[in-house]
Amino acid sequence: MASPRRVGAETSKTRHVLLDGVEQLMRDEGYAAVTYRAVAAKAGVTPGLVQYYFPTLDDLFVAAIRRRAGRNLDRLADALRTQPDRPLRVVWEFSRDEVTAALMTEFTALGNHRKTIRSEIAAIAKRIRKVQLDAVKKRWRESRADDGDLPPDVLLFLLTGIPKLIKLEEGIGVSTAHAEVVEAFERYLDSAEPRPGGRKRKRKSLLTTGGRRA
Amino acid sequence: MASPRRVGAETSKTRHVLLDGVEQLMRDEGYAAVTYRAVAAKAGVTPGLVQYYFPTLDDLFVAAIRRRAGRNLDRLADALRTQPDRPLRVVWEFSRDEVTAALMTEFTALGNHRKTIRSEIAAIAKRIRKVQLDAVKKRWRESRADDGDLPPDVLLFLLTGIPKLIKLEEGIGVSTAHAEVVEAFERYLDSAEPRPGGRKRKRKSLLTTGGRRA
DNA sequence: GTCTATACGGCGATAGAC
DNA sequence: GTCTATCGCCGTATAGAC
Repeated sequence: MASPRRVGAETSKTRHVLLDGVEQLMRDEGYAAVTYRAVAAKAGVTPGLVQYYFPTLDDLFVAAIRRRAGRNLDRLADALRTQPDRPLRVVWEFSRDEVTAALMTEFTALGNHRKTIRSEIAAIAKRIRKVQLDAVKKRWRESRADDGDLPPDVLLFLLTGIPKLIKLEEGIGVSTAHAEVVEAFERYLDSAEPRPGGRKRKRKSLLTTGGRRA
Repeated sequence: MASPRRVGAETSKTRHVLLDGVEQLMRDEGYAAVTYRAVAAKAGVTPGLVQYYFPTLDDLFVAAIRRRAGRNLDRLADALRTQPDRPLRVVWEFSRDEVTAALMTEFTALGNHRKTIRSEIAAIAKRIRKVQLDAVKKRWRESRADDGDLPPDVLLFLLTGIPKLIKLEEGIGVSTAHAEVVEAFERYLDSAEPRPGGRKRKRKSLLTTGGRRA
């Protein structure tokens, strides 16, 4: 894992305050803004104290990832448990959540370049994916699809990936077609998992060829 | 734009050699590995000389982005021109190209955190998107789709976005369902744009609800 | 267990010498 | 055009105070 040096206890209140500052810095200015000095300034402590709790920056990032991932898994499991009849919507909304998506995007970008963090992100991603896939598979088994339907893992890929893509493009100031993409996907979700108050919708396909081929 | 200082000529051979090194560094170790010292060492010159051509690191990145984007646009336009009957495939394969995708992913991540680079990336993205959208729209007009079909801009979003997502996940060591996603999408492409030698395929839908709703 | 002070080398950036 | 000197910020390591 990370550094084998003596560090502050996991239960320390200061530790949590520092991690709060890390998340805020990452959301506001990106991971590059996370420096010992910046985190310390935000919490009103000395840089050395931050380093006492997190001997290297990777330790700091890994701790932030784990705390956030734990909270996300709890939130996801709660939502799937309290809304067992609409797993697709739950996964979709979970992936679209503002704070979570922004942070996980940042962590992913970070993992792309930091070896020690890559495995941490990958482990988290796989755990979340397993919970989501089980839910989507359950729905698939219960309302058997026709031959043209996507297999659960492909559907899940789109369900979680499309919001990520949108976030990614928004990050560089491009937002073309985003509204249309969301609308198209939600139309599909509405037909797959009708809203309680909504009127019934006819079976809907999201992506078909136009026929009329030579 | 960037810095208004005196810099080396655009036609300089040294300049191109330096940009080659930048691309290589970005692909091999990520944008964080691009430092004056690293670029200089790779080209066998002094760091000061690199800084002479590119006064700030942002200047260096912007120059690399522009050179690469110009080449990509040429390549895309060529492919669309020489294969006018399969724009979807051309866009799909273009987005899946190894070197291009890796570099543009890296540039996008960079743009997420550097103000001056963000607008550069956005401008490039919009230019490429326009060329691609025109091609997809043309195909849409020619083989009129049925009501269930996706509008061109949504289709284009998936066409270019899915390879990006796959690259992103590969970057952190996750590759679950990627093969299935590619297969599902290519099955759709095969039916929309039959391969020359391939047998005819029946109309195929990529994403439908399973019917059987309450 | 918590926290501070200090030191080191690498970095981007600037000014200016040849 | 080419290169050096210098500045301030960074991560990191360590020694030690409470």
